[in-house]
Amino acid sequence: MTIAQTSISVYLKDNSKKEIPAGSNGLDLAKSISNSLARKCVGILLNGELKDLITTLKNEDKVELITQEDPRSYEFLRHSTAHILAEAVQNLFKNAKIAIGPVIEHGFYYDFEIPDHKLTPEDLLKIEQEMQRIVNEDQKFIRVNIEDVDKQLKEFESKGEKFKTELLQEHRNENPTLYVLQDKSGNPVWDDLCRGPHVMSSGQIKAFKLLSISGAYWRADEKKESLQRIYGTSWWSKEDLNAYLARLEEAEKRDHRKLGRQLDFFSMQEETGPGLILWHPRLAFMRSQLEDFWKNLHQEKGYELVYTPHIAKNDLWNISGHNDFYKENMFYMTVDEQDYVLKPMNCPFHVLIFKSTRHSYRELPIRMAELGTVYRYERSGVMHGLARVRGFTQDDAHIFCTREQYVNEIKGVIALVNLIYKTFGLDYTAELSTKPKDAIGGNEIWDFAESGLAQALKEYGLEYKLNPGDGAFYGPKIDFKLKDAIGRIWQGATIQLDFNLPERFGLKYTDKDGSQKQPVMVHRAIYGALERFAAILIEHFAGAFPLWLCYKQVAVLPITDRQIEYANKIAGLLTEKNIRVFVDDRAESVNAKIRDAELDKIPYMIILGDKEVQENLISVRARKRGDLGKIKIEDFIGKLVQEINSKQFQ
RNA sequence: GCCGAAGUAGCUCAAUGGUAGAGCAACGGUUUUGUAAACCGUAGGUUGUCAGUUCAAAUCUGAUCUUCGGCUCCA
Repeated sequence: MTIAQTSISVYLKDNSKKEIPAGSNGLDLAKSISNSLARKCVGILLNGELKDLITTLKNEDKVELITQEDPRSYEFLRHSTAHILAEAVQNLFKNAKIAIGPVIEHGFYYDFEIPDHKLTPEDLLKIEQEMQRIVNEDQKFIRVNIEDVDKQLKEFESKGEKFKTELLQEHRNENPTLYVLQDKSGNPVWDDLCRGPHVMSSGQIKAFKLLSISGAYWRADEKKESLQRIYGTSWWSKEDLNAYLARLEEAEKRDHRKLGRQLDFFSMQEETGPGLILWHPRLAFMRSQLEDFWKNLHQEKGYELVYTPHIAKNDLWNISGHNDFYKENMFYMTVDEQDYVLKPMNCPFHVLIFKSTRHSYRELPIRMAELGTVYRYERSGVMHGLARVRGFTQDDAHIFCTREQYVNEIKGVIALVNLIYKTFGLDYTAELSTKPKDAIGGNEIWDFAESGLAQALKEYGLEYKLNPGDGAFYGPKIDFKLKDAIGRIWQGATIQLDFNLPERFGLKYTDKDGSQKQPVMVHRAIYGALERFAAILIEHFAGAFPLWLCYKQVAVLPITDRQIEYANKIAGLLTEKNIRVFVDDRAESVNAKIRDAELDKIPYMIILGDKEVQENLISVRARKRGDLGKIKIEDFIGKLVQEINSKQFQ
């Protein structure tokens, strides 16, 4: 084409066509629609890729304008804030070398090598100030194509930027770009090898905060350089930032380790060793409720409960293959010159139970369930309260079934997962992980297994995310992610197919035609681990459990000593109905008793003064909700029993 | 395991080389109280552990254990 086009047309989000002058960029496009839109725009999605707002558009491009309301806009903001952080650090620490600075959920980080300085929290304040100075200077982000890679490599090398050198070397054939920050007079003040995208200038960064410092490795490889990482967060407004910081604070208040101490739920002590939990009575009671609920449900759903030992001879783990692929996670011991292993999983035992008799197709499916306590060696830095430990109890079950039964069994498990999570008011999402590179088993069996899982999800009507290549080497899986009351995501249930153990143990059943066939084996856990599930529930409910899980359900608070006798009588009536009640007959004011009961997260208080004794009534106060007025004890018991039986939660 | 920080009474925290303190909790007493903290008193510590430097160590050094923030991994 010899005649220059004077206008081009692009397709907008709704697929409508928009004509704009040739040479226009995203910002021009936004302005052509409305000025207020242009002000809110931070970038564009150009043919499916996030790009700078000032990227020049071409004829027939598909363009979606990204405004500050769009969650994808944070990509621009946070990535740009990370650059400002890196510039600030290099301004303050001349020997600092920059590594990478990606966007993460709710924020960003940047890794540095600073040979002559260890960053402290005080440094963060100084760095924030320097960042603010850069923001106030309103430096421009300029995208520059690296035309001469070798020249740029020399440039990085001369500055000692070895990480950037390595990265550029690696991406030299991918049209690498540099982002240069310019001051008001157009002088370059800082640059970083970066694919973008970025906001137009540092002045757009309105609200940020540096949160923490930690260690990291270059390329997450502990053999490589160890780096200092700075985490931060960044938002479009101070209000958003403050709301986020408030959420962090709320999460901190709910931290199960903190509540665990405050409410006397559990402890870990130096004498027991790391990652080993002592369950104190209050949490132990809650656990026993979870266990009873679980056992009853499973028996109802056709599972059979089994018990298996905590240790087994090495031979078992040779057959199962754990000694090959799980060795570094197992605890070993020698007894009578025999090697024993503390079990890291329950499955080999369940397989042995299956194998102990011959099975006909008529007996299948066999669903074997156990609250099995297992021990896994975790590296010393990874333990975290109840959520990551070395000894834990899985709500484990294994289903042995035929290929024909398989989809239906998976559906049954999904339904059970749903039922259990809904009982606690937990939302969840599902993810399907498929065949990894180092998988065992042929394509035929993987296809069968994967399509079966997908079919079960579909037939059950559950949306799921696909994680290609993320399955275990022995089979595909469905993972459930839990979302708690303040929106945090936890690893929840898992359903895994296993082609490995049936093969290794030579599992068989006799089919209709008399032939020997290998059963399909499914592993599944719904709570996951009781320890971690307890942690989730503590944080989900902020320590204030639903009534059926409460060790202390009711506190009876006589106002003076005159009501103690009546209080004991009332408590007796509750105890008769298996309600867990405690009389607070201390010589304290009723206000103090109420305060203590509230802090103790006891759901109901019964307050008894002379009036109640006279009228033969009780005054009820609910945790958080306050005074509920006077009622008859029988009526109150009825309400409690109903609330307990329905497993009601607020 | 690695990088970094921390460990003082049951809990939350103070004490920067010179006799280890407070609040809450506990215990004793007084008070008999109406919907989130009555008052007085008593007791509680080999400062995680072990070694070292020093006339003297909670404080400085080293080792070790544990915890916390990350890396990595997973239930």
